[in-house]
Amino acid sequence: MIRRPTLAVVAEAAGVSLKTASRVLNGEPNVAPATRERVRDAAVSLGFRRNAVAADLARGGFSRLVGFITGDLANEFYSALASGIERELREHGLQLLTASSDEDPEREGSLTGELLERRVGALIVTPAGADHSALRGEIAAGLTVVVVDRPAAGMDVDTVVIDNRGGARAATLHLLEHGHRRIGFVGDEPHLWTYQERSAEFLAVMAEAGVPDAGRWLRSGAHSAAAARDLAAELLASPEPPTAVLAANNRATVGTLQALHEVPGGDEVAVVGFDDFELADLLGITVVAYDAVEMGRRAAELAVARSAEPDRPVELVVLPTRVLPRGSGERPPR
Amino acid sequence: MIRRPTLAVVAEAAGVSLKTASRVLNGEPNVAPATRERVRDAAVSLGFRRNAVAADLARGGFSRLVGFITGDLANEFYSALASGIERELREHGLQLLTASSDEDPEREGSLTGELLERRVGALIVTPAGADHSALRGEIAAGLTVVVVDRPAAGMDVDTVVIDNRGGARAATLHLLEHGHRRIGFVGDEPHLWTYQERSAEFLAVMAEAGVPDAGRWLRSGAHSAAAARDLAAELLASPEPPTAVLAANNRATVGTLQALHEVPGGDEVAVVGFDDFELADLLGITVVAYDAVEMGRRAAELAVARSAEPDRPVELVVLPTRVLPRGSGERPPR
DNA sequence: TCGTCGGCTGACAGCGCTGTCAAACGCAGA
DNA sequence: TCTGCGTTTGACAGCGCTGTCAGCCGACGA
Repeated sequence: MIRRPTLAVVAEAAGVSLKTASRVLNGEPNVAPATRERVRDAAVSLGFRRNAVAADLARGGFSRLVGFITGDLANEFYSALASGIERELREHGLQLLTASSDEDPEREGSLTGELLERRVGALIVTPAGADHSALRGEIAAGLTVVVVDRPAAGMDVDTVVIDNRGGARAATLHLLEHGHRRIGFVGDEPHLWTYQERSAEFLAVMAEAGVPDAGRWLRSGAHSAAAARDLAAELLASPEPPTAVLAANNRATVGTLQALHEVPGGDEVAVVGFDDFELADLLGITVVAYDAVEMGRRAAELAVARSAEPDRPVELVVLPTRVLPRGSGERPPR
Repeated sequence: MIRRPTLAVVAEAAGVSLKTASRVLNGEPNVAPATRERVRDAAVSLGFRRNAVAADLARGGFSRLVGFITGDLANEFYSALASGIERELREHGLQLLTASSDEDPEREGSLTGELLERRVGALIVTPAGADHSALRGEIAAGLTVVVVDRPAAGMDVDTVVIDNRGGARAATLHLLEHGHRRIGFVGDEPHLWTYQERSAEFLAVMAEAGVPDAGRWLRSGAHSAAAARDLAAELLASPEPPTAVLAANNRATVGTLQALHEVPGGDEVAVVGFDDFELADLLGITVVAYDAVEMGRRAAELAVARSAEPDRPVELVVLPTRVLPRGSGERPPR
């Protein structure tokens, strides 16, 4: 284990007290320029590096760290979030401590504990489970928590989500306007809030359009591309197959495309996907897009704001979505 | 700022000394079962949470944190790395502190500084620049550093890379075997080590195959998909256009596909991409694949091993690559 | 000349925890 | 009963830093 010179060593080398050295290295005022320089020189020549751990402790035990508990870092959506968060935190001199829950509520709990032991100043979470009792206690105790992507049921915390309803409505209308009536819906796990929002709005729009039994084309469970593929295949093989599919997340879109690829005439089926992805452009896939990096940025912004002002009113940020027509969503019904 | 009960409070509530409470909460031996229970109860009922910051300081100033400095968290390759690292660290009770350098050497330097101030036990880096003088000093001082994806020039540290040469060779041979002679190469920025390795091997294999002037189809600068697209378009518009393209990274592949999409007859050009990506399957793109998550895992493993045993010999881990034929690379020359 | 004020500096007491070391205790064998 | 040993417990001194507060100095106005 590497051993570094302490402030005391620097102070002694510069011939000043510990406190004066501390002042210089923290850029505090009221130090004579000559002294300042002497301390700086000593610090540099000794290879001094301040110990942020000790500094945080002395300052009151709180670190300049913000924890981010995410579903799965390898998923492009979460990493976009992390990227936005990190960038914003940096502006405020804060650092990001990430941890993946693998969408496992139990693990989410233990990670929360670890981050709290690390005395993070705030926690940004994409809630995996429905039970946030542990978190609730912390919030009551004054911890800054921001949830992102999905609201945490029954908790009064700052939240950043996208306009799931609006996106689902726009996508459904888009397909209806292109003449489709039999529209399939391939969605995520039913317990996920985003699924519920998107599917509910889909059904509502369909009903408004005079297609009351749209529920028979509604499928859920597409948490992986493979699952989505099976669901879509089953949908297309039904007696009255849809002429269009609304895939409710990026996995679902990929799986649906795979299924369509394998079914004869599958390339005539219209597709709109929720969530943009890099190659959607190339593939000509019409999607409901939004800015995931911005989502992370806003979450971090809220975390910073609440830390500074704990009594500010709780905020709900809803980011807009928009339909990006690229061809697959504009195909007419067969 | 949330205020938590300290160990001293727990100890008092349980009627024991600070040290005994500490022993219980750290699972140390030699505490009477009854005492143990009393302390546990007190801790739970008070909502005690140990302060890892203070504990680390008391133990010698080192945190159980490992820093990871990456090019861009939003890039699917880096997030796969991060995911693998995180998983492995967790096994050892360590936490991941991530930071993005945006491939900026200067920022890499300042991030390194911040992480060191945080007293990370080890640093995992994908080196952005060529100058690692700052890092070199730290390594000399005993800091554990592992570099991943690209070696750090002139530094004797544990390294995890993939077999770039082997992958490039296999990809080039694959195209040659399918009858191509005029093979284009769309590569990343020339200063990147991965570019140099891949392009050099490409040229070597071409020369061995009796195509000595393959350099005229070699292009570099495809750091973004847009840049790659322009390069590929220019290549295809040349008087003697290639009948196949080897795209040397995932951005390059995407850009090349875009370019081919726009050129008449572009879909007859064979393509092999370096780096697998999710939709490559769906698009039928032949790629040189490898396991980025495993890469991260191995890097973390090395970091842990070296921290435990600083004098172990420096290791170079080279992960294998393999060609995944999916159609685009098997098209014959026109 | 003296008093006052602002700039500069340092002594000291923690922050919350752990390592060290010594004391206290209980129980076995002599 | 006394000695010896292992178990259990606690006092105390830090880890490296910052906040508080007091002291020192020269400059300035009266």
